[in-house]
Amino acid sequence: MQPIITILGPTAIGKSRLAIELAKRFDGIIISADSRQIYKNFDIGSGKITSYEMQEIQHYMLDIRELWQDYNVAEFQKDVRQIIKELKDKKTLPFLVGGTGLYIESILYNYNLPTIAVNSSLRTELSKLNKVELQNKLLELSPEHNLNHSDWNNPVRLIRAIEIAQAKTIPLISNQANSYKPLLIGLTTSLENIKKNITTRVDARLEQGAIAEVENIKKILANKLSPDLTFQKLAQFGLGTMIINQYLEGKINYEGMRQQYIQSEYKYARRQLTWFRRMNDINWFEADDKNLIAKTNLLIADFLRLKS
RNA sequence: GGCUCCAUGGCCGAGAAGUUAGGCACGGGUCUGCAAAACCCUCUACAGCGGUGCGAGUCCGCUUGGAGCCU
Repeated sequence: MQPIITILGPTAIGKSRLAIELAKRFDGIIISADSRQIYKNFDIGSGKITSYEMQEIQHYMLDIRELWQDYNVAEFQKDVRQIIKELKDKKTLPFLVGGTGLYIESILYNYNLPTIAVNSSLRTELSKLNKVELQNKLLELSPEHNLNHSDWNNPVRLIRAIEIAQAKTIPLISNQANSYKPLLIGLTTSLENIKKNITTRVDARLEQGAIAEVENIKKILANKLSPDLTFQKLAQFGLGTMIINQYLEGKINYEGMRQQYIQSEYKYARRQLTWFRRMNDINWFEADDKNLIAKTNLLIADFLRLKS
């Protein structure tokens, strides 16, 4: 079975740095599991590492889409499976590194995603309906839907459920069971440290030109999309982008923008932790541990020996 | 020294006698094709003391703290 090392954790905790060090030691390559870093021209804001920082380690799943294009889990799953498949004979060790829990699980837990693809015209139509209308429509099409209380109130999930129900065909499952043997390494630290790291990182981003980057993103999007879609797309790149945009439009001052940016990143980190908490096969490490590299190195060595 | 106004939970903010406003933040959670998204749950406060009411953030008095005006 193909071993695959996963490094996950909340934002700004040092996943990339650790991944590079370990990849160097194990003849590895890095597959990014980050839903934003797939976009070109969104570098500073998404925390993408520079080619200098990559230190010759091959990276995949970065810059694979233009800003105006869409992407989703199903595509991610397909793309990553393909990458790993092609590696197999090369004897290299893949490191799946990132903070997008859904994307990571889709690979490691072998998600069986329905074959029903996104129907954008249907989505546009459904997005005009309010929550109750969506709920009624779903009940009509699929009386015994399995949405939980939280999702039942979530327009995004309701629309997807309707999309599946609407397809009428029996949702075939694309079950190409992969045969990966995963090892999960999780990086964590106290909430205070996370907050501190995020503050440092946000300040660094602002210094490196995060604001100019958002201006550029707006320009690129506006060139390709309608004003409406441009705004929608901009929102998709995360709160940080929206907050900087508000600053650019003069709606908030610099310090207010900075504070909100930090706060939104922190909230994101909390949500990531909530997600990872339920994955119970993670080997957790303290991010500040001086022996982090040695310890994880040992864990991987044992894991690989065990595997063969 | 005199007069006037204000004082609500971490923050913003409604409420002028009779359920718990609400928003944001914090904390917890959901998650199988937008996931840095979207959604769910949770936090019961009225500056202090006394009084009048069956009943007081809501009326009266005093105290404390803040804002303004006057000599």
